[in-house]
Amino acid sequence: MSNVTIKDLAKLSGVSLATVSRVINQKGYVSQELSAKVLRAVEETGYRPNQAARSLVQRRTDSIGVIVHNLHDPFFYDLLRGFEQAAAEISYNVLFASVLGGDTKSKEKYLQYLSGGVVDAVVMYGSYMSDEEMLRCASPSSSVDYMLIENDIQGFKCNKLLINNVQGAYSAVEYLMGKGHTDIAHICGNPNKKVTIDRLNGYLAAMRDKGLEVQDGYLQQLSADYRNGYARMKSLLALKNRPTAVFCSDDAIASYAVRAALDAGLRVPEDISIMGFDFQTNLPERYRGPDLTTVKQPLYQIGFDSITLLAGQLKKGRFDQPERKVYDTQIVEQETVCGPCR
Amino acid sequence: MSNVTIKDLAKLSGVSLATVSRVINQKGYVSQELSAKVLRAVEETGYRPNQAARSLVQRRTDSIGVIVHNLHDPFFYDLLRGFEQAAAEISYNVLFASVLGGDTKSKEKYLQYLSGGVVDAVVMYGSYMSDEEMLRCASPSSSVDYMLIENDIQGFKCNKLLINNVQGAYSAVEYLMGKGHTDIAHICGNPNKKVTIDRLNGYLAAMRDKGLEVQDGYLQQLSADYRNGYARMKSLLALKNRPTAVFCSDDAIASYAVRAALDAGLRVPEDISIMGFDFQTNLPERYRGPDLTTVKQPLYQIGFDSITLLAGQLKKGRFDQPERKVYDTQIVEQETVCGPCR
DNA sequence: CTGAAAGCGCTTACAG
DNA sequence: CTGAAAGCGCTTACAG
Repeated sequence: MSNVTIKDLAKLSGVSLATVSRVINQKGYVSQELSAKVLRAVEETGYRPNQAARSLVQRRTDSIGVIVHNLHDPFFYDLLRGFEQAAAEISYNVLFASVLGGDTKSKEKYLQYLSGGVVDAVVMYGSYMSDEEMLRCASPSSSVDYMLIENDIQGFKCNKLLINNVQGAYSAVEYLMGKGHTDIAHICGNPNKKVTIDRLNGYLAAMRDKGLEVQDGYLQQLSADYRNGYARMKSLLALKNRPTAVFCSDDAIASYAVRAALDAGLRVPEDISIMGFDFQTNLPERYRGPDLTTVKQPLYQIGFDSITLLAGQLKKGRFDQPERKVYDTQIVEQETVCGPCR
Repeated sequence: MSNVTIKDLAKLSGVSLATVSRVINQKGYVSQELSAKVLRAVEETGYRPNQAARSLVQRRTDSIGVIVHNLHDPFFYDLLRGFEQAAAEISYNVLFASVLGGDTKSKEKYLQYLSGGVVDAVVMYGSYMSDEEMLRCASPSSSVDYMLIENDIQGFKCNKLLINNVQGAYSAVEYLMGKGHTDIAHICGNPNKKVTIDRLNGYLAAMRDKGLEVQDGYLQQLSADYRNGYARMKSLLALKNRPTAVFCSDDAIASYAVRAALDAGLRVPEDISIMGFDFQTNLPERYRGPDLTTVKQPLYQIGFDSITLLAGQLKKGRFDQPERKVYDTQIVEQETVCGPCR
């Protein structure tokens, strides 16, 4: 209500604006006496500094913004834990913005808003092609430090945290082959995301390298969202040359593939093996099937590192050499893969 | 990098600062000619307005902040969907701040930061006693519009969205009685939260009204977090006068109570009935038991309404009459309750 | 140790 | 329709 300013404090305590500022920010030397007077005035008035004025002159906000799609998506569980843990360990404020459905207009709005001096650095999660233009548009005028996760925009110089998707997918298929599978299908995700392409290529490379053929109908492309994994699996099951193993582009898809197999009266993994990717802690929509054998990416670590690295750069002042880190993946053996039973 | 300002634009296009401002904000009349010049300069320089300067003079940020504990907690699934959907439908920016572990210092930091002119309104979720002092401390100096969810701080005038917890718990116990249960225990949650107290009182009132005794050991108090529901359930199962039904303070606790019962070799609900509260879509830690019979609170709606109501108030300008809404609950019959089998 | 003054980048009456 | 000027609330050299 009152909207007290340092001017009021100065008048009330009989000192200059500069002194008030010094006391409030605890920088510069102020005598005990004046300091006490100012502090009393702060107490009396309930004064709180205006952040806008402060960041306007200081050209920094001590805050970091994080932009993700669909904050509610259980996929973000581990990533969020990482962001939050890192946030708790630094003095910067961390603010999250969620772009529902990945709507481009909305994402652009948030990116430009945050880049306009609302935060000192921005983390963007996701492998979205459309981010490139957005960033080229928003970044030149701002002095914000960017951190891209899972999005290696060529020629755009900023911090990047990536995982080795091709290698991860390759190793998954190798793992299935090691169990004796040769009829291995793939349900790939949204083909407009780099991750999807990379994982698809990992699958294809492994098949090729081992001299295995990608049989008719073995490549299923998801439409809409991961729930469509159910229908894609149904299609695979209807094939004459039904695969004995299916590698899915991510765990959410895999969880729906398992549902489809179980609903079709098959046992998983005895009748059909299914692999995912991510090692996502909370699967969507109360998945109750067997725990997915999958390729783990270090989501918690990535979340944690993104914030921690940015905080370090901000503290240092100039961020001339952006970080670029590629994380390795790892097979997690759980309950949805075994050898083929035919 | 460049940090272009309207001054640069004015110089570049040969007009005044005021005109530049008018063009950029599309308010006031500007001739086609000058407008085009300015727009060209914006294009050339990649100019983006400085939000800090803008909000300093306008005394508004067109943003709403949301403070919750542990954004990663699956409990927030529906609430977040509500927040996000509402955010997508309004022009305000919605920024989320997460207080890991509910740390009071950290929460205070975010509250004061946001209240200091970073946003125009703040939503706070949770039934935390400590919020009262925090709010009394942060609010007087700011002109931020507050919205409390599940926290009816007496004498603190602001928007409030509440649910009828006493009534909800009462109806749950009544429901169990309707199924023929008389030996009904209660696992209550964190006793420092109002919700817990209310739900406990609903349980006690229903027991009293129906002339049922709360038998020895039937009141179990959770320690630490919901995972302790497992141990509390074990305690109940060890009683000579083992209850035939257990009403839990929330679904997360109930999910652990079910685990404990199943692990003890009991069938749920045939051997013991268990009820929760919330109708939480995603249960923690890959819960695979039967779907919980529970008391639904309209989490999505509450999330949606909180943002929508604030946006409406902000648009109107003055928010003199705070909203206060109490939502009703509703029994959701699922798989964890049946009649007693003894 | 303290204060007067300039300035951060923008918007907004106020004249014209 | 356009511009000069004041001012939002704060911090920061610069003198003293």
